[in-house]
Formats: sequence, C-alpha cells, structure tokens
Amino acid sequence: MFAKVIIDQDAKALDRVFEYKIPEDLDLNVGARVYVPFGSRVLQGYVIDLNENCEYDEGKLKSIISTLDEQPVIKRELLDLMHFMVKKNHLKYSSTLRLFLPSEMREGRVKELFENFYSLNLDKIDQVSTRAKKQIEAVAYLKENGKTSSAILKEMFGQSAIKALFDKGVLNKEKEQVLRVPSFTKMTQKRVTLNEYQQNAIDSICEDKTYLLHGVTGSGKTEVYMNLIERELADGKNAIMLVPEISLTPQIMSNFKSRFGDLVALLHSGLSAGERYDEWKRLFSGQARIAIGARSAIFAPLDNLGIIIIDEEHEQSYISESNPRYDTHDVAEFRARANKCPLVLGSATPSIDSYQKAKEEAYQLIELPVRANGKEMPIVETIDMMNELRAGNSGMFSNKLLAELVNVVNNKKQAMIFINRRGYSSFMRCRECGYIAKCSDCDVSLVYHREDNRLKCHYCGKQYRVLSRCPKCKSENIKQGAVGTEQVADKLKEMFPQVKVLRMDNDTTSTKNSHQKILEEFKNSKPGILVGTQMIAKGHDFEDVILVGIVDGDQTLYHTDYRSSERTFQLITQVAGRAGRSQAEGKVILQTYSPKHYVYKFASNYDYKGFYRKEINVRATAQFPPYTRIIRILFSDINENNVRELLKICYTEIEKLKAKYGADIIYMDAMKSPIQRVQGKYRYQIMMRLNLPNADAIENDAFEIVDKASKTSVFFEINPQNLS
DNA sequence: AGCACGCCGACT
DNA sequence: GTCGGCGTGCTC
Repeated sequence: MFAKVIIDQDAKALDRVFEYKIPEDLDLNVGARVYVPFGSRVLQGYVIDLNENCEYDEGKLKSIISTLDEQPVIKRELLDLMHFMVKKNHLKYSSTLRLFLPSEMREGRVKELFENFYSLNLDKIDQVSTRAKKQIEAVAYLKENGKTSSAILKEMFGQSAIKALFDKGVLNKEKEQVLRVPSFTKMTQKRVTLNEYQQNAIDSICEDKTYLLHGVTGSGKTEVYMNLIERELADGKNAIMLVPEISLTPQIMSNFKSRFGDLVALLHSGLSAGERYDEWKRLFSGQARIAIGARSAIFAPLDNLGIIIIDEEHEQSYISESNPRYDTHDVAEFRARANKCPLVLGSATPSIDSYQKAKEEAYQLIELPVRANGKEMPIVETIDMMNELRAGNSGMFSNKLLAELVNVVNNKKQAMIFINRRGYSSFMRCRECGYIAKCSDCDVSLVYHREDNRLKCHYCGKQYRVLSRCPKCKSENIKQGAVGTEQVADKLKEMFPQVKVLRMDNDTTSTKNSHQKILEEFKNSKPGILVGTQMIAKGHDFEDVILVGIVDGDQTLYHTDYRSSERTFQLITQVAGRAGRSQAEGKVILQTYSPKHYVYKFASNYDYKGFYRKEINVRATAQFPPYTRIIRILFSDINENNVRELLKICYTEIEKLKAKYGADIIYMDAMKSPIQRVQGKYRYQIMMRLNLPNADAIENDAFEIVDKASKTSVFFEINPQNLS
C-alpha cells in the first residue's frame, strides 16, 4: 500500500503530493498525521489518500516512519473541502489543512491539561471516624456523584478532610485529562413565544438548500436560530453557527450556553491555544454538538450536520483577507451540500450579492418584517451639516444632536455616538502647503493619537513624534483633519462633565475582556454616552439607549470602492437598530454633508428593498459585481525592482489573454498599489474586470501565468473588499 | 523551507 | 592547493 502525503510546510515549492510506502505493520488511515522522512529531515505530514499503486518511481519511495493518530483527525468531508478550496481559491494544500486543526496538533505539540480526581475505595469506607463530620459528608457526596475533581472536593469539604480520607486509603487518586471550557456567565433565558413570521421561518427551513433570512433589526433571528438548532439536535444531528468576530458578544454566548449547556463549543481567536484545542476535541469526540464561533468555526470537526447558520451574513469578517484567503459563504455552501442540510444566511441588511441570488432563486428568501417586541424602528433624522456650517456651527455636533444629548442627560438615559474612525483625528495636514504626514514604510497617512501624543500608522503600527511644524514649508500651521473617536469622546466629556463618557474602539479594547468591561460599565452608567466605531454597532441590547448619533455618515461613503454605498447602508441600519430596543422611543440623528445621496434616503426609511433596487442598477450600469468579477493580483517585495520586473512579465503574459477572450476582459491595468508600501515592502498590482461567463477560465489562466512566473506566492484576490 | 551540490575568489 | 561565498535545484 502507498500513501499520498501533504507535508506540513509553508513553502510553495513543497506544496504538492508526495508518495510514501506504508510499512506492513502500520495501521494507517486517510486523514491521519504522520512523520515522514523528507530529504535529510523528518517532517510532519497529512495522509490525504491511500492507494494500491503509486504514480512515482517505486524504487525511489521512502517509507512512512510513524503515525500520530490511530483514528484520522481530518474527516473525509474536510479532505474533500480541502480539494475544493485549493482549486477555487488557489490555495496551498498545507495552509488549507492547517485551517482544520487547532495549532496545538501540529508538530506534535499536544498539551493536555490533567487534574486529580478522587473516587471511593469501598473496602475501606468503614475506617471513617463517626466523629469526622466533614469526612462523612464527603463520602456521602462521592457515593452520590462518583468520581469528582480534587478542586471541587476541597472547595466543598475543606482540604484537611480530603487529605485525611486519602491518607486512610478511603479515596483513590487518579489523574485525568480535563478539557478547558471557556467560561461564560449563564443567564436564565425565558423562552419567548414566536410570532407567525418566526414560526414560518422555522417551518420552511428544512431542505438541502440555502436560505436567506432577511429580518429587520430586532426581529428575533437568534430565537429562530436556536429553535432550528434545537430541532436538528433532537433529530440526532449537529450544528454550526457563525457570528461575525466583532459580535462575539457575551449576550449571544450566554443565550446559547443557557439553552444548550455543554453541547456548545466555542471557536474563535480570543481563545488561548489550549482552550481552542480542548473545544476542538469536544466537538471531534461528539461531547459538544454545536460549534459557535467566528469564521474559522466553519471548519469545526463535526459530521452529520443538520444545519449551518451564518448570522449577519453581510459582514466583511466572513471573508478572509489574509492567507489563506477564502469566503466563508463558499465553504459553508460546500459543507451544507456535503451534509445535505440547510444553510441559513441571516441579516437585516443582506449583501447585494446574496440578495441578488435570492432574487434569482438560487437562494430561498424568507422574511421577518417586524420586530419581535412589536416596536417600530426608531425615527431617523438626517441633518445637513452644510446647513449647520452656513449657520455658523463649525463644530462636530449639530444643534439638533446637542439638544437630544441634553435631553438624554436630563432624563438619565443613554446615548451611543458612532464615528467610523479611530484615533483622535484622521491625519495631520499643513494648512499652508498641503503636506500630509505619512508613514515612511507604508505610504499611508499617519493618525494622531492623543492618549500617547503620537502619530501612528494603522497599517504597520509604527509610531512617530507629533509634528509641530511642517517638514516641507516649515509652517507651524499644521493641524489634524477629520475627527475620530478619541476627539469626540474628549469633546463630550468637556461638554457634559457630570456624565460618564466611554469610548470603545480598537485602541481601548486591545486587552482581553476589555470589550466586555466597557460594555458592562456602560450598562451601569445612567446617564451615559458610549462613543465608538462600528464595534458598538453590533448586537448589543441596552434598554436605556434612546439616542443614536452618527457623527459623520459620509466617512464610509467616499471610498473609491464599489461597495461603499452598500457598506454605508448596512452600517447606518445596524447602528440605528441600537436605539429604542425596549419601551422607550428611540431616535437616530444622522449627520451628513450629502443628505441627498440615495443611501441616506433609503437608510433613514429602513427601505432595504428600495436600496437594493437602486444599488443593483448602479452595479449593472457601471459593470461592477455581481455582474462582473474583479480580480486583483498583488505583488510585493522588499526590492522594488524585483516587483516591477515580475509585474511586467506577468502583465505582458496576461495581456495576451485578450486575444483569446476578447471583450470579456473589460478592463485590465497594472499600477502601484494605492498603499505603495507596507512594512517596507513595495506593492504593485494588476487589476482586471471580467465578464462573468468566461470569468472562471480567465481567472485560472491568469493564475497559471502568475504562479509559474513567481517563486513566492502572490496575493490573488477576487472582488477585493478593500483596495489597500 | 532546508540542505546538498557546485563553481569562483582569497587565504594558511 | 583548500576554505567558503551563496546561486541552483531537489525533496516521494
């Protein structure tokens, strides 16, 4: 017998199948990790196939040294998925396989946690003194509950009692592996009665299909998810539910934990390597049957899936933007079809892509048009900031927003102020000559951070001293540009000194649990104002938030990106949904310099369908996705000449494809990347826009060309989310 | 990725 | 003569 093996090395040159002989006495399975001789070294690899024959020269084959796994750790379905992903996303086998296993399982670094357990030695039970009250209690407890961990026993009966029992030989001590389970405070969740739409959704979602669940904010999607999962569990099946990274809120987790208990396993980047390994193992062994987590949880080692759910399906975090690059939607679709189970995409603001698929009946559309609590959506008032300016108000808050804030404070309620930019202000600009401070490595504007009075590069983290005069024209009139969270928070503190003003963004949530702490503090602050980036927009329910202010709605709009309208609409809807979640009436103040833009018109009326109709037209007219496919090939290297050379070779070759595909290559150009340097590497790119019918073929041809020409891997992006 | 092999310059 | 620079090529 022969084995096909993928070597666990991150080099492009090694990323192919190597064949090995299998020793007679080795019991080997597809999907097991193995040690193999490789050149003069011993490396870890993964068995992806077993065959009677080999393709390579048999005389040159070496033998597998040993296997690390009796049972395969990568199940068949995931191996099929590997092939799918490698092909679809031009990925390496090795990096794809790594997605399937916790990092602890590579290089044999499995660290397991052991704990002492005690159990009763029934022969010696009569040795316990009748006067030893604690010891008798402990024995009774152990009779009732069986084997128990020493930590629990000592906590309950005291260390001395347990030690005495052990010394007498009444207790047997044994070491046992324990699994580290991330803790969450459980809330007892009362079961809510479903409205007719929710019930209808649950009844309809039952086939081997993809469903788009379009439910307004507060329509009770989570309740639908929980019911669906409950139904599948009862049917003996397992479930995966994905939530966007940022909304891994304690609320969602504790809801699920209290409903499903230890059947839930969590997988996300906030876990320690040990915790992640243990959660993975609980799923693998079947102890846990529901995987909940951010995008990587789609690779949960569960078989027999009954349902896969992607909550807030429009979120960008579902698209992996660093290697290995993939779109969670594709992976979920693959796994759902492999398991013949429903895939549910849920959102209040579906991506244009998904909604179009629903319109074309590739997906089945299900709607939850009303809020579960029967409340109306809060009223959105659009403020024309140009008018404010003309009226002499050049501050960052409109008079209306200020008045509403005063109202909040007087009534001891809460407000959320949303601004989509972190730091104190966006950039430093010389008012005389127009010079803008940039990062010397990344060619991107530096952002002023007041807390440490420094300029920071948001791409590489490099810090600079603040400029007091312009390095170009020596003018001292160098100032910050647009406002950021820090400045807004400072201003509010100044205006409302008696009010608790909290800030939440990437800078204030870098330490573990800081996220939770801020939210907890806000919850207990009345009156209180929470200032933040999109981080505050997702899934937090605060009863006393009656006002949401969007300081500068335009910041996401004027990006040179075909998706900016879509993103702005989603963001406003999402943020607006935070207001008036309970009895109180909510209000949203939306400040903008372009109040007539269609995004604001539709967003302020919560008119998703209207927005979709407009936006899909724009895309069709301008020849943007989903009607075309955009491909961006990014080359980067420390040596600028190397990149330019490679770019030139690839461009000339790819250009020849025009003869073959003609007008299906709508556009093609080579250029410097918008952000020319990141971490000292020069970045150049080729952008292509393709007509759909031949897009796959052109994409593959282009990939072949680039792959052949370059020794290192090149970033190959499809419909890139941001062009930096 | 690592490691061998190989073909040129400058040293005990 | 030999030591060692790192370019090229291979690993089942």
